[in-house]
Amino acid sequence: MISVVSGINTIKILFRRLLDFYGPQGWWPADNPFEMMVGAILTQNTTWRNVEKAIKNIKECLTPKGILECLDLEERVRPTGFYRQKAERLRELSSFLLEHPFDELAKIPTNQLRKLLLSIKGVGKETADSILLYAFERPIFVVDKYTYRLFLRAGIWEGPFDYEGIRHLVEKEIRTVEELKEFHALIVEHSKQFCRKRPLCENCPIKDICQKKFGKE
DNA sequence: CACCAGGAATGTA
DNA sequence: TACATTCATGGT
Repeated sequence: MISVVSGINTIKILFRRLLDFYGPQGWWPADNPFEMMVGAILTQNTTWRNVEKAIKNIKECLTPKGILECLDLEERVRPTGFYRQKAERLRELSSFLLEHPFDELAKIPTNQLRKLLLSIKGVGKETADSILLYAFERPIFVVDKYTYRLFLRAGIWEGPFDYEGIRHLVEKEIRTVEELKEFHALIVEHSKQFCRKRPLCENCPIKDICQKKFGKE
């Protein structure tokens, strides 16, 4: 089932170390909640710089109605890859929001809202939790493969990937929305800079933590 | 040339 | 439940 290694609060130490080194990241980069959700779909398995191109291409029609009325949506989101799927997913998201306006969704309890978001085709756990955290400001931690890899290296987690297990482990330690926002963003930024190709690098701000444990990845 | 990016749905055993 | 495959552009 689950296998947790650390009894001590390595998570808080890790968070503080990353925050001190990189500074606040100010995620999510979006002008409004809908743009944030669109970005969450478009960034699936794609770099953010490609998402920025697509966002620019659809900037004039960034409303649920605008997306549904856009005739060449596929071409506009093409830079993000998987463009046929993503165009369809943006339409799924848009029709969902027409049926469930944002202000109504904002009144729904977090657990129930999470299930609603997961019912949208194209919205999986990570995307749903990103939306919950950054668009609805709910205290949810976004787990990704970077998190898993980092936690393995830091000895915080051991064993197979377990999304909910890792999520609850973090949410037990870090409870405020602002901190959860920063933590996920910091993990992504750190992973992009240091952990992408080789396991350990010089000048890695958490080199000492990662060297403690270095098992299977 | 190979490999990966701020995943999710679907199929297979 | 646990993997494998598909989707696809763009950068290194």
